[in-house]
Amino acid sequence: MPELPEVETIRRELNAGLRGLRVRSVLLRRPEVVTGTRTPKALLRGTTFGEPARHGKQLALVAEPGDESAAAIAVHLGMSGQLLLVRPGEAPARVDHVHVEWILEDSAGGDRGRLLFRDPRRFGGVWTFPTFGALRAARWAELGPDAGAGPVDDRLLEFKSSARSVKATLLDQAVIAGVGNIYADEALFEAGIRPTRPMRRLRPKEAVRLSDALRAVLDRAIAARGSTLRDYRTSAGDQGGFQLQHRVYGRAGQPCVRCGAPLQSGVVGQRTTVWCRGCQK
DNA sequence: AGGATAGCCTGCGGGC
DNA sequence: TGCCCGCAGGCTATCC
Repeated sequence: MPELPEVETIRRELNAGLRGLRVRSVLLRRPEVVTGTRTPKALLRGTTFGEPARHGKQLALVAEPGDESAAAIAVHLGMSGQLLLVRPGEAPARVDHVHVEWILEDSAGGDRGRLLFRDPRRFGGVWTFPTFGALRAARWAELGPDAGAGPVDDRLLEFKSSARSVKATLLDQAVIAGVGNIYADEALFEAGIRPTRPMRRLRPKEAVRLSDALRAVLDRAIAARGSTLRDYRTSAGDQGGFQLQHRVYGRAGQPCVRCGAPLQSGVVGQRTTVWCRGCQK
């Protein structure tokens, strides 16, 4: 499920494999996945890819030179979205649910394969903008600070009078961008904080612990190239490896890795949540 | 303010 | 074997 580590993994791979390639043409197979102008030009036909950008779970494919005035599109992977880089002459693993294809060429006009946006459940999508600056102003301005960009304890303490649970707060992209159900549960376990705890009961020391835990979990997940539960693949089509390191997510009823007691599960912030009653206070 | 609910959509696994 | 049902996850909208 693409959260920050999965999207960052894809961003890095696209930076290595897509940057410098030019869009020869665009095939829009299912137009309704695109919001905004749906012309080939708005979908970057004729431009050369620069370094992709990311904020939280959102990715921006930016044309050279990559500044605020460069052409850009936003891609959100939602639940099941994939951005797959297919080499010339290669066949993608699957061709169903491919909604957009960018046909790629090098500066000499040689075939460099395709980039595919595939999204079976269609919770994701593509948004077109005149410029990267407009994209940031329209789509990223409402997001909180990126969870991977720096400490978030000060940000969390802004909610010190809130009755909302710490889990629901972590999942709110306007508070902190990039955390989803997996990494919220993993970070809360690592920090020893119960997901149901109201924000107003979070002590400053615990906010620091949670910020540190979040950073540590996200770093380890990026190093493992994300978590593949079902749909997530890197742009090379590979699975991530961090699912093997999950301590609580998906482990309801199994023994806590720290104390051995069976892990508790319930619904917190409208999401299935797993925690240890003994280790998380 | 924020909790609850529904909706979007597909695929999978459990139960029968 | 096959059908039905529930559920998974990210996000938005609506109602209370």
